[in-house]
Amino acid sequence: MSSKPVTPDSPTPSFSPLYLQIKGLILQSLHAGEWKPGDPIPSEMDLAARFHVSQGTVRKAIDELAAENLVMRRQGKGTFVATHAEHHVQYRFLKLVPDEGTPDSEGPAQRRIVDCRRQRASAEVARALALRSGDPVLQVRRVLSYAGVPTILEDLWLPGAPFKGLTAERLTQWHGPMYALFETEFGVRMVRAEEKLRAVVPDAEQAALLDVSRDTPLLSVERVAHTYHDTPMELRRGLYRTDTHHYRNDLG
Amino acid sequence: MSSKPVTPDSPTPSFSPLYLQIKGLILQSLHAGEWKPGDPIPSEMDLAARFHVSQGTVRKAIDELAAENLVMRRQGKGTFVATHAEHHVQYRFLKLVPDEGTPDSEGPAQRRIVDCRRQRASAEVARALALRSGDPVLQVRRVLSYAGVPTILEDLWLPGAPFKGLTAERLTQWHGPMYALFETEFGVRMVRAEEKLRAVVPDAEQAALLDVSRDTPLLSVERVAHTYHDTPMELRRGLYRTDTHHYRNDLG
DNA sequence: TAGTGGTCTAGACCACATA
DNA sequence: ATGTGGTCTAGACCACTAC
Repeated sequence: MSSKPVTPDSPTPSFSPLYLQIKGLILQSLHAGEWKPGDPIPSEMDLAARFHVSQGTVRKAIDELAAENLVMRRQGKGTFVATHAEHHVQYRFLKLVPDEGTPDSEGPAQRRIVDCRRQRASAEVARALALRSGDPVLQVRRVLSYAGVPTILEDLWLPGAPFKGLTAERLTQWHGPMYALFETEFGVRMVRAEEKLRAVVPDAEQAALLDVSRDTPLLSVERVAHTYHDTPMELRRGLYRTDTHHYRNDLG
Repeated sequence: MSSKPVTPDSPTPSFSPLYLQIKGLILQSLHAGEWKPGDPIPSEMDLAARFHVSQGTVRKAIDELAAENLVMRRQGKGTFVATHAEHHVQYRFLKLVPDEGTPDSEGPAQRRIVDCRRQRASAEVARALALRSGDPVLQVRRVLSYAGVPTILEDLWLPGAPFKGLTAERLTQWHGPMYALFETEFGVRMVRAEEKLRAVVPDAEQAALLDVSRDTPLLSVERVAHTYHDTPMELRRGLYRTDTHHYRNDLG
């Protein structure tokens, strides 16, 4: 190599291996939208030349990104920006599966938008989305049904700015994972999420929407979904009926 | 290298890269108990010599084992067989955390063995544990409390043979994760588990043990834990109170 | 045929732990 | 000082895909 790698052997305050620095640079390009979801990123050789490191170092950086589901490798073809629209990984974040039969990878058979309105963030919503109280947010309520049976009631809060232009119509017309809509229409890619689960009983309105009695125990799933750099971009509260379905979790 | 690697370039029916074959061999040694939980496995150089491959190939095999939490690397010291007794990863499989305060890594403050008996496997238990109906199993029921509040009611079923000699006394006297007891006393290391979560209401006995009313919604967690080679070794049904705690899950 | 990612090797050097 | 795992490189060859 004629030129030095990204960081010369200068005394860095906090040491970071080369491949992690490369990973960070690739992450930046992903975040900046240099390559769109579904697109191929440059080949390992190209990236190696661009960053003035060896192909093996780029490989290790991409290995980690692939392990975190940020990119997807396909032998002989290239490395691609991961997307929620991929048939392979559709509904990655939905862990409710039917007790019997196939895992139902097609997703909910029927969706109904109950409500969709712009409003100001409550203190609680603001905290979850790293906004200030009163900032504009979009609230959505919808019901998902399997085989005609209402099974999931979801309330969503989205920050207003990135999702400007999202309406009930857009949501109704869209078929496929909502996170795929966010990617293609708003450039927001959800990368990671954390959920808090509780057993609860519904209030009157919730019970009516799910067609259950008020003493039916339901699974409450509160999710905060993040885009790149751990920026929270969605708060979602789900109420799941678990009489015919269950929440499946694998512990490694 | 003077001698050939594990498998010569013969036409294998199903192709498997060298490092995966090495991984399989290391797995076999782990399963056979050649190295006990907490012990160091041979160095990468030693394993490379033993299997007649390069150190880099061994490294890739160990990388995968480390990613699956089967071994743990410690720079400068060596690679160690993972264990549930490690302070660092204690209670890996327990995802119930308090709503407020620290994640409480110390585990439940108080445990009480309610019942512990040998009996014959029902059809359902037999199916989960890959036994035959009527095979001997050990059933345990216990209550875990935080700050004096009964929070978790657990029913466990264990295959009789591997756990011969396990009694209520042994369980009561043991302090620390139950899975650590299984490792040190019975040589059974739990490697992976899958859980099915539902919202339920307790029966009279369950309600009494958890000190809640019969209409309190509870989180039901049915877990099947596996040892090496995906052999199921435990069926566990937990009932979690979620008024002060919640089940935390991270989606990658 | 050419280009991609996947495997395997060999050697150098770094960071960390222990004696 | 020695041995461990961690990083980085360079080059060879294999497997898959597309043209």
